Amino acid sequence: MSTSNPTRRGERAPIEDEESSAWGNALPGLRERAEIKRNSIIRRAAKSFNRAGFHGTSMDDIAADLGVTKAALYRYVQNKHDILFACFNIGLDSGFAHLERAEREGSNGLDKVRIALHGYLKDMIGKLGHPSALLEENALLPEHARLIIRRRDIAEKKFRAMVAEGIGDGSIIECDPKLAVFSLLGAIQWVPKWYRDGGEWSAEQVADSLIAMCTRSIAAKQARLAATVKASGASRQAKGDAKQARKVA
Amino acid sequence: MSTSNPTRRGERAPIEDEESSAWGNALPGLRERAEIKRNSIIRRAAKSFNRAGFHGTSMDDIAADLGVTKAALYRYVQNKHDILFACFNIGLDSGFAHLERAEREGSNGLDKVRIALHGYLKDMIGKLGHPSALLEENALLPEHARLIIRRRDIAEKKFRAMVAEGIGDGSIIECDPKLAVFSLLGAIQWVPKWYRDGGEWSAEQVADSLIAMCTRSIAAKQARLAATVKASGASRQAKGDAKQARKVA
DNA sequence: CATCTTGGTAACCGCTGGGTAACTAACATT
DNA sequence: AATGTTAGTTACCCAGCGGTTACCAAGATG
Repeated sequence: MSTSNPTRRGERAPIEDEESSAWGNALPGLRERAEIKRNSIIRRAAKSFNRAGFHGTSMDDIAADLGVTKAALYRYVQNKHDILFACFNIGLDSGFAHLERAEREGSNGLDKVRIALHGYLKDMIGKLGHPSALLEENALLPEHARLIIRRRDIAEKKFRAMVAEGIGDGSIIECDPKLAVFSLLGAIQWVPKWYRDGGEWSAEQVADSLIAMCTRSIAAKQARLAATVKASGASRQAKGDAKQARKVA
Repeated sequence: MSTSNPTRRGERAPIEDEESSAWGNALPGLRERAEIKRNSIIRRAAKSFNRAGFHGTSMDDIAADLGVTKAALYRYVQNKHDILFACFNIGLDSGFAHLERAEREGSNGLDKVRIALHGYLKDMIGKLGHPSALLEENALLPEHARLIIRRRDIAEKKFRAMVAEGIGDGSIIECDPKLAVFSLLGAIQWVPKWYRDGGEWSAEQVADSLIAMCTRSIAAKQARLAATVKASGASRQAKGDAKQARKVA
């Protein structure tokens, strides 16, 4: 597929990571090279999972996507469920990282929520190439599911605590934190369904605008939306607080 | 499954619709009885599709769910894709119905958006038993996909027009309608993932609270949220407009 | 050059799942 | 009672998929 000539028996077609296509240059160590390939498998698989679903994506599909045969994948992943498990963990890792950063950097409840959401979303559609697929938890093996669900519950609880904190400090409106978190995460998790890589908006733009809109749904004091995307009417002066404007791309 | 004794050859185990379990009473006509069974198949299938995904749900699963064998299903549906196609169309029908109602009844852009979203969501988690599954459009047959995508695009366009109208009449904040619609629909489509039928909240409560929160993300003038769900702190008097309070369960 | 390791390929296996064909019990009609 | 229709069942076919095994080419190493 990736090479033009037809594949003769035994001919090698190395797994290429499109982003680090020149993986031969740096010549990293043995262990690391394997890790890179494993990651590129997972990332590609995640993309397919998001489109066609876990069960709708075959190992052959993933392999063909990488210009390689199915059997080659099994040098880097144990099995199909291993891939899915990894997807979930990557997503959760990102989530936790940004939750903790938000905890440190946020000035109040709302600000923390905003930071966490923004960081997570940017990871998903940006550098990680939306490997979220935090949908389809039912496809997980029971043993994996237990671990994932536990981590996810912890994350959601932290998230809810931030909302509660915001309600306490007056930055977030009176509401049910649980429902609020569901609502916010819904808008986020939906993004991979409509976001296209080379499309109309950059990852940064989408993250900024969407998060602004989302947080607005629970903010106590309302700012006008920063005009990051298609600033049509543009520019009556904002009379709300100016905090929103900090991260315009 | 549904009957206690083991199935002997030829023994009949009629497809029972749990809601209209006494379908034998009313004795509707031939055509209608078949239609009822077809619908109950589709609704059950939709539930499974939402949990396990289209490819993760087998015809055997659906049949077993109804206490019947796989082959029996094929009297009422052409094939598996027929079921999925029906799911999408039911969801879209609901969407269009509420969009049109909103167009008639809404007093301004924001109000129309609110009415449409609320009606749609209530259908999804209420009487229709979330047959949405408007995720997984990739599982559709190409021929079906064309039709569905076209309808969905029309619906989205109508929706966007409402948002634009709201921006024009001052009820909705300056924003990109396309992005706004994506954000709103995300929160809605996500609901089947966490909503449980016998759970903490009623369908009505969820619909009310969630829609209130969602519309708040784009509303120009902010109301406090009506205290439909877990009104913890409850009741400082609302100083915003009171329109929000009309539909408290 | 002989050999080991690495990273692939082709071919195959067993099972699952969509869909069909042959058959049969219950009911309706005459 | 004889017959046709309806609504199921059992048994089967076959393609596709997850996963494995035997094999092979290229580079590193001695």
